[in-house]
Amino acid sequence: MLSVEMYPSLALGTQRHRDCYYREREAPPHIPLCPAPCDMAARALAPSLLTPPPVPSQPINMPQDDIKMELENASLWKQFSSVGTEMIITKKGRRMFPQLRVKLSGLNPSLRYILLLDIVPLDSSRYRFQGDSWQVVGGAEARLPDRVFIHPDSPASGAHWQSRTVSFHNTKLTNNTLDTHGHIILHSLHRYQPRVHVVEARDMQSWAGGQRSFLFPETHFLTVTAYQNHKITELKINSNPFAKGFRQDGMNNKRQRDARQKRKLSQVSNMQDGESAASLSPSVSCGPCDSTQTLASHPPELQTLTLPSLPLLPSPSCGFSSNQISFQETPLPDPPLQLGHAYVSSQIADLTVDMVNGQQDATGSNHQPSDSMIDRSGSISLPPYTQTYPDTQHGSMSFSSSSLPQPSSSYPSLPPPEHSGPSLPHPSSQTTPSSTSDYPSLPSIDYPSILSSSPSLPHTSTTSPLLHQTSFTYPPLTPPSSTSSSPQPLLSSSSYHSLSQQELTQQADTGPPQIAFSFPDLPPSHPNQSQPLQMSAPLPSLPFSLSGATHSSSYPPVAPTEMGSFSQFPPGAHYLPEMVLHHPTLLETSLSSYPPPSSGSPTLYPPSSAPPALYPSFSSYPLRLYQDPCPSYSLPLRHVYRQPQLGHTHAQGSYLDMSGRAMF
DNA sequence: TCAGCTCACACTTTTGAATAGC
DNA sequence: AGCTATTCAAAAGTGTGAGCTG
Repeated sequence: MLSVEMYPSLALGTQRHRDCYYREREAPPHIPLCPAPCDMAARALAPSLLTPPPVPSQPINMPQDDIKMELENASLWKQFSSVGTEMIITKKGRRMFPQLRVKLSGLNPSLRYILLLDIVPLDSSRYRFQGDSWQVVGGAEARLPDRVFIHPDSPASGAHWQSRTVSFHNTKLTNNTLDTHGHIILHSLHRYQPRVHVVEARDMQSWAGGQRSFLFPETHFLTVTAYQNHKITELKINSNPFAKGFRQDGMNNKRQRDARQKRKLSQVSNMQDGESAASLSPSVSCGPCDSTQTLASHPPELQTLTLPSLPLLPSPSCGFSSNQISFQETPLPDPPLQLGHAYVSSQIADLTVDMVNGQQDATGSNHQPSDSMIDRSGSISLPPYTQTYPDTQHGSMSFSSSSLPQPSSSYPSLPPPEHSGPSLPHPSSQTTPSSTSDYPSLPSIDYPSILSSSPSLPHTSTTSPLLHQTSFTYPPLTPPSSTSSSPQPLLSSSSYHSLSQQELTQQADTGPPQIAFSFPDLPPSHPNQSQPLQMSAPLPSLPFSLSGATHSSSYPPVAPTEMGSFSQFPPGAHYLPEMVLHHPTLLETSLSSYPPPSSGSPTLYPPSSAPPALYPSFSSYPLRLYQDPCPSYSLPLRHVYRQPQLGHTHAQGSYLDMSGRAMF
């Protein structure tokens, strides 16, 4: 059985800049604008729990630098993004549409990788559709437990991933905080950004490879329980085959529905009048004729509403059809994959993340559950949740096309929190001014990331030349090479802007621009950055990480390392504790090897001096996933419930769920 | 009163088992 | 007997709109 330890900080979003998602090696001065939950948690923790995880003695192999990911249906996403993508979330779970389908390249065909999808908040605001635009109406609700969708093919060889389109179409979104199906839990009327993570399983014996994380700004969306923008509805109806019935020529369009309703009413009326159904007027009862009639009678302008320019949806068999040979069907030996406490069945369908009740993590930190009863089935008993997120938000910020917030010029000059509102990624506006109109309702987002100038920068976008993918590459285990010999700055929005455009210029002759951001594993600790990060840079975060197996006897022993960890939050935390990244090696690397910022550059963490922590360290739980080749190990519920400590306040407790479902 | 949510509904596609044909 | 193609029903995925809730 393979083992991979995973750092579940995939979903570090806006709040995570508030949360202390870094365990600091030191206790640098830190002046948070407001006491972060993790701050309080950290203060309440025993010092022993704050010890940074040990650095593995073995060197961490570098991931490939040339891993590229392309959003296959980028044009469709862009269409939706230009209007303001809305995703329906339901209690039972709703699929995403457009689907998140990517193509990978640059992987080592012989190595194994796992792919994960998580969805992180874009900001800490709640929205309402007023007029024709989305407006901020308050602060975000408490962060929900993060769940990560592990692609069911995982782990698969690089050749496998590259040979097909990788689709996360089976990912379901729900607003049911008690969901037991492993769907990704989101808040309604909040903005989110999906991210895809590629984790390298270097070989059968070591999972100490790196990982890359990618996000495509055009894939952000607003969660709704019912569509607010009719334009989105039209796009969905005309793009989604399942909604074909609602198209102008469909049997379920409004005209047909009205006709049916009229017939029904007529039938009821006739029945009440003692008339037989056979006496119904033919003009009322001929359904199919209505359709034909409707089509023929449609004025041209109505028929054009079907958006003929929409790209054809690829056939379901494209890349991820069930008839394709799954990686699991290949006679590859089963490497022990240990990804925290999730059980990944060999049947690719069941991933169960389990959490050992407060068991020791690799570092020996013992986290005992304090006040919850958790079993594998997901039943828990936790103290009631009380939301305490302050409604500090900006009452009427709109990111409609007419009121796009302008990106701040630099971190020091970033607006105060009340201006932190919508900050959507705006690739086109930041890369090609001519395409700005494609995102009329999307404010730009500030990526406080390091612009990677390493050779690994993605630079191709074969599917959508107008799409400027922004790839966040997390694990720069070595300092990213700088073409300008200057350190990689933590970009402010303006930096993002200018550099993007610069890259555009530089790449104008070489191909479609594609901006890659490398996420240094640096804590957002710069005091001057803390607020801007909170306000305008919600996305960057640290990915989970992997390390060598620690429990399988068939593999060389690896120094115990604390891997994934759960932050602990005190009662009243603004956000629930989430997956927190603690990758000692990356942390070490980032702290020690990252180039210092050049003067005048946007703030960057100096490498030599321990970066001032934005948040104090905090305790965490380890998370492990196990791959079990025995199908019987597959469990219907695949959750990890984080043990609440220090009186965690969520009704469910704070938990992490990582699940996988069969998609092929 | 109203915004937001839930649910039933009709329609569609997808999936898989059953059947027929070679 | 074995394989392939076709058919059919069930399951699942859609948006809609009425009704419910806080």
